Amino acid sequence: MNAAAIRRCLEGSGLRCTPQRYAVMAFLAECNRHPTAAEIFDAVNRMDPRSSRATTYNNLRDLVQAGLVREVAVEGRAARFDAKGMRHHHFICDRCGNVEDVEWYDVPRPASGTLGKRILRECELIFRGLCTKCAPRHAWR
Amino acid sequence: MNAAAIRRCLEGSGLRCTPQRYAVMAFLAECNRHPTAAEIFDAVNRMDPRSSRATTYNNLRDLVQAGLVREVAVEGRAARFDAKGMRHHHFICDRCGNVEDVEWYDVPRPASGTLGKRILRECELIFRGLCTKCAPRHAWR
DNA sequence: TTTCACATTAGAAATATTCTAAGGTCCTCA
DNA sequence: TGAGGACCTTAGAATATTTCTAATGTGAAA
Repeated sequence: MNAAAIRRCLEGSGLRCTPQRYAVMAFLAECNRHPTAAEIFDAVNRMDPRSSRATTYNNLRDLVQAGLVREVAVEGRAARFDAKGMRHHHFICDRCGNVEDVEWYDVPRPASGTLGKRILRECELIFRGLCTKCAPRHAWR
Repeated sequence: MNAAAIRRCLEGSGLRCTPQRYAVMAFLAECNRHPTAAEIFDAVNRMDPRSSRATTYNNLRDLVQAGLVREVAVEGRAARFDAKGMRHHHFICDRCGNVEDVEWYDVPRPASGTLGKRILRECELIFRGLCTKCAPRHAWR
């Protein structure tokens, strides 16, 4: 996602394209891990040491609300974030806790009646097991 | 899950069945919401006002590690917990954030190659949308 | 140039979770 | 029966994460 696209995203959502917001979006766009707010702040702060932790938190909240960034549903102490690029599922390692992207595929919708009167918007998969670093070699098949 | 079953679970996992652990397990077994650690502590503390917040946190961590309790993968500030009863999926409301159980059904495994060399243990679904309280009435179909 | 709405800042405050040292509990063993 | 030891709890301190607040900054529009 290049600079112009980031700007269009932000302004299309009614948010100003400030240097601080741009830095958060740019970092998330090229980060294929799922960083915590502290990691995002550290990265943004290295680029501009005057930037404030509160601004990074404020911007993350605004970007999530605007639908430009998504908070990843993982366990653990700190929230983790993901750029809203291509849709994908997640794989969470039982041992090291690492969260990895898995390419999207549509999941069959549940039988009618299962969700009752709820309105379904999205159906995300969370895979759990051992990642390639933690899986014993001989177990692969 | 009755008292004897709770005791068997705990001792089968190498953990003593202390009154504090029993209280956490009993609360989660009959709680069909997904309480935070603070909510669990409040409930346990109402039953025994001497019980300590650190004990509840310690016990939750131990119970999760022993596989008797699961931390629910949700966004937001505080961790939420679930008794490891029948397997189920979760529905998270976009508007109110409520987390509800959805009956389990097996999800088709991803195409071979999608997960590479990872070892899959479980595949959980997270549904998102509007819960029955937040969905407009006319939208139901 | 002024105004105004939105944004940032720095540090305080609140919330959530973990740490620590001391003491408690309960079972085993002599 | 009492000692010992492993595990557990406690209370408050400490740390980590997130939000709040009042003051200031920014930039586009008038």
